Amino acid sequence: MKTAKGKGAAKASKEALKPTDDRKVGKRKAATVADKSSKQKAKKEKRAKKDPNKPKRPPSAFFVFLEEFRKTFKKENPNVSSVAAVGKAGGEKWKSMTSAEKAPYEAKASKKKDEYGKLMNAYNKKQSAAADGNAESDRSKSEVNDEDDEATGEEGEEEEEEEEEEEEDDDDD
DNA sequence: GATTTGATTGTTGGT
DNA sequence: ACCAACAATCAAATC
Repeated sequence: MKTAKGKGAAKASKEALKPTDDRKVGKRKAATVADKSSKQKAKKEKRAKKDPNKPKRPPSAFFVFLEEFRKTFKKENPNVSSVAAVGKAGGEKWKSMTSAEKAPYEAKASKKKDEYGKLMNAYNKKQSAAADGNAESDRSKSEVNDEDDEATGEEGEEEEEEEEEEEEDDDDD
């Protein structure tokens, strides 16, 4: 099952979403993707630069399951070390599993998502604080610290020096 | 880079 | 200006 690679055609039918009447918001196709349909979306904005402390996306339920599945698969197939093989086998089994079996994985993924939200919260604060009150270092620090509640009890002290430069790195083709 | 699926983010169009 | 919906990118593991 290829699911159309997910790149060119995404998940395909996403129907079931019924707006009020017939919103048909549109066939806006893609964001002027026409150019680099293969990679990236458009030459518009490149979503963020290199963020030093940007929290990575939490693993989805499937990934959580995969993590465990990898061990199992490798155990039964020590000869196969290809990630592709595990991916296929994992995906196949994943679909074979029922919601009940996926439940624990989803639950874990949900928790990861929760932590991710907290991390993003702190991350956003830093971004705002760094961009806004950068002039006064001590002052901005205090503000950030103040706003930083015991969300996750993070003890990481990240110093944000002046870091405001918009670099537009365009991938070379 | 190959592969898996899910999720989050980003962009755009419409109201 | 905000919401809704779609489209694309990204998350890891190993050779």
